[in-house]
Amino acid sequence: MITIDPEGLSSHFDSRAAEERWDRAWSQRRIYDFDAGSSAQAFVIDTPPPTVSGSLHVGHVFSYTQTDALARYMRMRGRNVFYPMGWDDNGLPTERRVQNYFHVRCEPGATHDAALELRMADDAARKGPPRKVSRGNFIELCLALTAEDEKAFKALWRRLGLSVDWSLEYSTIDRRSRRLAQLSFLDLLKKGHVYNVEAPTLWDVDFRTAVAQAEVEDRPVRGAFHHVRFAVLGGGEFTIATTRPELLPACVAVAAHPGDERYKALFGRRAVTPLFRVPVSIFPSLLVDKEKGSGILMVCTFGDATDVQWWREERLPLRQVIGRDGRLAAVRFGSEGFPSLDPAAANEAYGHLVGRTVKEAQKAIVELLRRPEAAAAGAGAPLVSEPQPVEHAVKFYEKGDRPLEFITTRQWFVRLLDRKAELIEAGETIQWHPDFMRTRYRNWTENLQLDWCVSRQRYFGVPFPVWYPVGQDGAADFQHPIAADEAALPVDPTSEAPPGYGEAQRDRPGGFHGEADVFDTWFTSSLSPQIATRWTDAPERHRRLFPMDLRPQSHEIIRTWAFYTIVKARLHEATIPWKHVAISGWVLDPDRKKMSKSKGNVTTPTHLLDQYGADAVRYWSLSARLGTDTAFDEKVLKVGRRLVTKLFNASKYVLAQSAQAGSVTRALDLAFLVRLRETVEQAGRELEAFEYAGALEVAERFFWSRFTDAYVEIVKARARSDSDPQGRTSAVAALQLALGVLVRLFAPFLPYVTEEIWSWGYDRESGHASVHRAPWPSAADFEGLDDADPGAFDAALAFLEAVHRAKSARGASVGRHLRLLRVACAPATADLVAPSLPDLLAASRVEEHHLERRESLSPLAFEVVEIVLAERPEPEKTEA
RNA sequence: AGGCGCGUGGCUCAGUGGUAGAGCGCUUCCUUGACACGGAAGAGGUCGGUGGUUCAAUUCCACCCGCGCCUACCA
Repeated sequence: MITIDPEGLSSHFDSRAAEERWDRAWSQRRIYDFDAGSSAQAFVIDTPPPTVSGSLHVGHVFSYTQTDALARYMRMRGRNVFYPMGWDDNGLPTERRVQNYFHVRCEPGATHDAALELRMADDAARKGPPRKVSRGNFIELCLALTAEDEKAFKALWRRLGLSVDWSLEYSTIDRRSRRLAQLSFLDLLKKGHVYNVEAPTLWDVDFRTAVAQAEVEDRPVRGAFHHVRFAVLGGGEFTIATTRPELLPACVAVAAHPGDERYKALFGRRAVTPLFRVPVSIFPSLLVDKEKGSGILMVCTFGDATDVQWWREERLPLRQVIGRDGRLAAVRFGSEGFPSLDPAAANEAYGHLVGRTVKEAQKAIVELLRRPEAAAAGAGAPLVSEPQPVEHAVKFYEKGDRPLEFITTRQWFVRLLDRKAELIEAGETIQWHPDFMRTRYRNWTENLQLDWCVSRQRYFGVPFPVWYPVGQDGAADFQHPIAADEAALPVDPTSEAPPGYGEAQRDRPGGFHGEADVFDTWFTSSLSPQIATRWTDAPERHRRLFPMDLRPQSHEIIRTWAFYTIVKARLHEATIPWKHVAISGWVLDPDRKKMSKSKGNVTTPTHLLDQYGADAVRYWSLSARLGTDTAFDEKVLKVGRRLVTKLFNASKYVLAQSAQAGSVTRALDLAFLVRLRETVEQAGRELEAFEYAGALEVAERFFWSRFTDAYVEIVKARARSDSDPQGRTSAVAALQLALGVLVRLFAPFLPYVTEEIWSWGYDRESGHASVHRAPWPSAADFEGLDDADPGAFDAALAFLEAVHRAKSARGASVGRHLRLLRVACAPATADLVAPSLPDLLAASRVEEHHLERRESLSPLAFEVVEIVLAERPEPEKTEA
């Protein structure tokens, strides 16, 4: 038996002190470490490496806590839990943050500054243009800043009590991850899954990089239809409708629906663009919508994805006028590729556009189109009416500010379109929680339009481990890349020479050209399972841990992170990366809007931790079910804190009771334990299905309404009885057994307060120094219970409730003494309640009682027939 | 426009083929020796709408309405 002296304990749990103490103790005792030598079944978690872009918000706390509860449960179930943590530090979010923080821009040609200061830019520095720094310096700044950010994340994770094995920490830019990502690329290259090609690609003009389909989002944008008159060669005219008049110089054809009577006669003839006087073909296409605009449209290189398709299928010429910087490039009409019937006029018009951004060019060209002199044969201005405002969806890079353009560049792709079926099949093999999330995966995969563009024209990322031979003509041969030597990885082709070459041969005829691009960050983070399990570095370990058990993540990155991870596992090892995916919901602000930095509605977690304690914050996180978006509600935190306090106080009370050693013998105590056992089983079932919220609810309901409000009150008198030593032993033994079970039941959810309580004696008694290494409650805890009838407990509850109701109806307090109590119930119920009667009468403060047996009453129903309140003792007047 | 999810007391959310649940909030009462961050009692809902299946529907089916998300939609 455990006996504590509650005198030294406050009435409230000091969460702050406990968090510091236990975090230190856990880390010193390494209780969350994966045991590589253990033969126990592993439970392997593919923890999401958070993007360390600087700011934390409650959304982070939310989903990571949910995973932690499952990890803790599995650990208590005896699984050898593999729970790593990574940091996703490479990529655009970091670059953008570094640019702002230090007020710099990367300029690959800039000279390297060996003594670059790592200091936040001050206001004075921000007034000037951003400082240009070399690629090497820029990467240094990225590394320095992310190191700081990672510290903040790590501190939060530890305070939250995430039971991560910190010896498994990695970052997606560290040496091992770079090596692995390059290895992944070389493997795909060897197997023919990647290719590079010069083709129109989705391009962000601000970041000046290609992006992948998965990173594209539609945004509604206000635009306008411009109705522009085109002449037909040999006579005639028609009016096209376009929202992008600035692309008129890039017009390469005109198309209409083949069944459209208005334009049928035009097919096969040639149109002449206004202003630039370029003859273009007119062709029929089923893709044209007769109802939209004027039913006839111009095809440009490139206005949208359909333009790209027409350009390919109709073998149209290429007139790329928008440059990588989003400005109209210098082109000359009348020269190669830009024919014109009137080059002088065309170049005059184009002079108004060159060097301008798309937006500026649009404004300028509208003015040009209004000029009547631009018209052919005096037919009036080409712009036949005022622009007609419309709202339409435009593709943006999800992190970008200006619409994407299709720009012809050379990029590397991973072939996906020919593997859709097997990728869909892989998704079906994985268990999704909740199950309907698999539909998101399937829909996305079915709708894939493009292979995965994996090259980015950025700096802070993992370089492609390839070079290209340079011919005697000085041109690089991109179709015969020189792969890096696997043993030499990671390599940086911009500063290292390929095998068999010397640095002097860089960019020289007969030499080599180093690939300057870096991987899409998803290319690396989609390898998180391989990084954590050490894939080729430790093949034995990888075999043991892969495929993993669980991937937790949120739903908006199903199309990226989940999808690409499945792709990699498939292409590298023809398998699935994990058996289960648990999809967390979002945290919404109280108005049900998604929390986001840009909206300024973000709640930061630190003050919540200070105010309510980590356990309470966890309680809030764990109250939300998987896949369910949850409005942030501080009330739930208060409820969590109450639960923590209650647990603390109830434990203090229970462990302060003492009795002679012995076992649970009384029917009531046994009956109560049977109900507890059922609760444990139910919570276990919930957790097996990853339903941590259901388990918490079950545990909480039992703890509050069955344990503290009922059982503890009923046996209070007996637990300190001097006249009934056996009864006292039974009560105290049951209380302590129940508390030991309840503490373990709550341990995955409230790790701090449960560990604190455990340390009051359960640690020594059980031989498990930490509750988090103690076994999840099981049959072993309830030995000797056998088929005890829980009815005795139910009857006692019903009895107490009836008395409370009667007291309350008379305005008496629960503690009010009763001179007389006459109660009726069914005979069977009377038999059930009889052994508990002394406990119940003591709890109800009854002096004289009568229990009547009445056949007409239903089971467990108690009717208070007569109740006489005792005189209230005169309160001692101690006026303040 | 298609798909998925949701719509239950004032609020946040569970749940179920057979008299509707919790917490918060509200009302009344109680400072009892673990806990007032506590305890007892109570008020409050035609479970979005309309049909259908069924002895019985909040629960199953169909349609509709509202909200959210995903996908598509740059002429």
